[in-house]
Amino acid sequence: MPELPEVETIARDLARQIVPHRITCIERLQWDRMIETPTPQEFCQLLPNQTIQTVRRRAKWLLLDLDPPWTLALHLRMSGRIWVAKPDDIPDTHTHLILQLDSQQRLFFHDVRKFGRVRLLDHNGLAALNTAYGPEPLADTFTPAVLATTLARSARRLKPLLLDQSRVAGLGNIYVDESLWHAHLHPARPATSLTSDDIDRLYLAIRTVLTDAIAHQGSTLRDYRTGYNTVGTYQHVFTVYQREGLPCFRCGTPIERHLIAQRGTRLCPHCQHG
DNA sequence: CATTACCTGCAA
DNA sequence: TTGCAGGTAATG
Repeated sequence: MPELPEVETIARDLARQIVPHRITCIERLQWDRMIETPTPQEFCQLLPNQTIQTVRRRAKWLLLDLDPPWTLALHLRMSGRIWVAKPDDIPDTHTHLILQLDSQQRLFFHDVRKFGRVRLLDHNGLAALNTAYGPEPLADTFTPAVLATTLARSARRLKPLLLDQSRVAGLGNIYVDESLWHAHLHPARPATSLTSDDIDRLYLAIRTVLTDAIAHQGSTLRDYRTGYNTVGTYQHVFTVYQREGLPCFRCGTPIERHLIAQRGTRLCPHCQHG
C-alpha cells in the first residue's frame, strides 16, 4: 500500500500530534519478527524514555528521530497502518506494536499481512538506509535533468525502472501507473527511448500526481489510514488504477490490465505511447 | 529477467 | 478453490 503520498501524510499527521512527546513504555509487542534491528530485547530496552524530536519520511520509510543517535524507522509494506489512537481505540489481533507516550497518547502499528518492518537505527544505520535509495521526486534537487540521467542509464522498461527504489524513491504500483497515464507514456517503453519532451511530461506527471495525492491524504484501497486513522481520497481521482474496462478519460478506450515485469499494470492502450 | 517467499483476507 | 493485492528481499 503505502507509497510516498501515504507515508508523507502519516508523517505530517504524526508530527502534529506526537512531537515532542516522550515514549514511556512499549505496551505491546506481539509480533517481534517485525523488529529487524536491533534484537527485540534491545529494542525494548532502548525505546522507553526517548523523546520524539521529529517525524519525517524518506522513500517509503517513516522516520521518528529520537534522542541522538537514535531514529525509529517504520515501513508499512503492503497493509501496515500507524496512527495515534483515540482514548477509546481498542487494539485488535492485528495491532502488533503499541507505544505509550507521556502525553497519554498511544501509537498503534497495525498490520494484517505482517510484512511491515521496524528498525531502530543509529547515525550509521540511518546513513546506510539513506544511501540505499534514489532521489526524492518532490525535492528541489529532482529536476528533469536528473530524471533524464536516470532514464539514460537503464536498459529497462519504464514500469520496473520507476518502481526501483534505488533509482527514484517512493513510487509504487499505483503512482507509477497513474503518472505514466498522465504523461501519455506506455509502461513497457524502454527508458532510453524517451525524447526530451517525453521526459518533461513524465517529470511533470510524477510531481503533479504525487503532490495531488498528498493533498488528498493518499489513496485508501483497503488498509491504508492516515495518522488520524481516517481514509485518504485520491482513489476517487484515479485515471487507470482500479479502472479496468472503464473508458479512458481522454479517449474513451477501455482501460486494460497488463502484466509488466510481474506487476499488474493499468494503462490506456490508445493514448499511452509517446 | 523471472520465480518464490513472506502473510492474511477477499472476490471471483 | 484459486488468484490477486499497495512491497521488498532472496534465489535461479
